[in-house]
Amino acid sequence: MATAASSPYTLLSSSPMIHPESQAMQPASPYRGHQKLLQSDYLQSVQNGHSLGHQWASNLSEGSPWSASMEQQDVKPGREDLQLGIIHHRSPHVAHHSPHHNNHGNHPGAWGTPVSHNSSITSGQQINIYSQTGMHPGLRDTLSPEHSDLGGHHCHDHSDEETPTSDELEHFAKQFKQRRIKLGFTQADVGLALGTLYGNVFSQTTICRFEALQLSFKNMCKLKPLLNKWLEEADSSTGSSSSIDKIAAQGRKRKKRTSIEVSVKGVLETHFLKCPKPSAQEITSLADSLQLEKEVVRVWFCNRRQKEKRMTPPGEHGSQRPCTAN
DNA sequence: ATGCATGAGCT
DNA sequence: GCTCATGCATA
Repeated sequence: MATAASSPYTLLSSSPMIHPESQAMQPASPYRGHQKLLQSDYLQSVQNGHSLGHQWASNLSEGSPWSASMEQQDVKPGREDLQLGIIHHRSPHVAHHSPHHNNHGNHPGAWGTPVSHNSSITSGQQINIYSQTGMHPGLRDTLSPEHSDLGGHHCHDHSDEETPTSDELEHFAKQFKQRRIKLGFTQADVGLALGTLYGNVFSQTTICRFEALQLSFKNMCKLKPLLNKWLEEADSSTGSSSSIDKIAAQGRKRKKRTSIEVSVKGVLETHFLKCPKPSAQEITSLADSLQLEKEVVRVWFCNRRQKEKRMTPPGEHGSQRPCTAN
């Protein structure tokens, strides 16, 4: 009866001044040579005093995306009444692009890493699949997606079905974005269209990240067919009006975005480089030192790890350097 | 375009 | 509590 829950997050005005996060714009093509980025990142980690086991290898905590199906992903039904006026007719011509997909040479991609290792990582220990023998993530592996066939009936290379390569995903994402813009659709439109067409609604954020290849490999693979279908539809119905049927946002008491000061971020980053996975005790101490909620710090580390797992660093152009000179 | 946040599922 | 997928809110 008593409205006790006014706002559990009303007191998080820890920030004396609303500080905008310093974010940098990134080029449209973040994939122009990942290896450089990877190396940069790697070097960053190393020059900190220790080589931390890297991210591109640790994304197999639950199995390689190549062999494992995305069954862990749940499709949330609940809304299927939104059938827009777009007619879905299968185009006789499939998107048979891939002008050249000879990437099986030395194109590691960020996610395509069927490295099979036992993830017996315990708290405090970092996995180092690189064996620190001098090989960097750039040419760490060149395995092909098909490693465990169910009987030897796998086809050759075709960018239409099955698990696409990171190269194919990259090209698709690029083409998708171009077509999307050409057709006059926004990322939000696409997200809604996916929902109305196939029942899976996505936000602008997700579409954006897909185009920017900032999702995990598995995630990209899951979204690709959907976006591909939408592309076909939209491409076929050029000129058709898009039914902007938006579902009302749920009234969730989402906590307001906490703005962390740059200085505090610096501290967090330093700690992250030293220990990407601090214990609860560590987090508590850190939070206390930084005068932040423990949850905020914990989430920050979680997000940081995720960020590192993806590639395409937000502002790592390879030319920018936080040097204190001048 | 991205930072912080939520929640499901797994450990 | 972590990972992972995803998104609201915001720069």
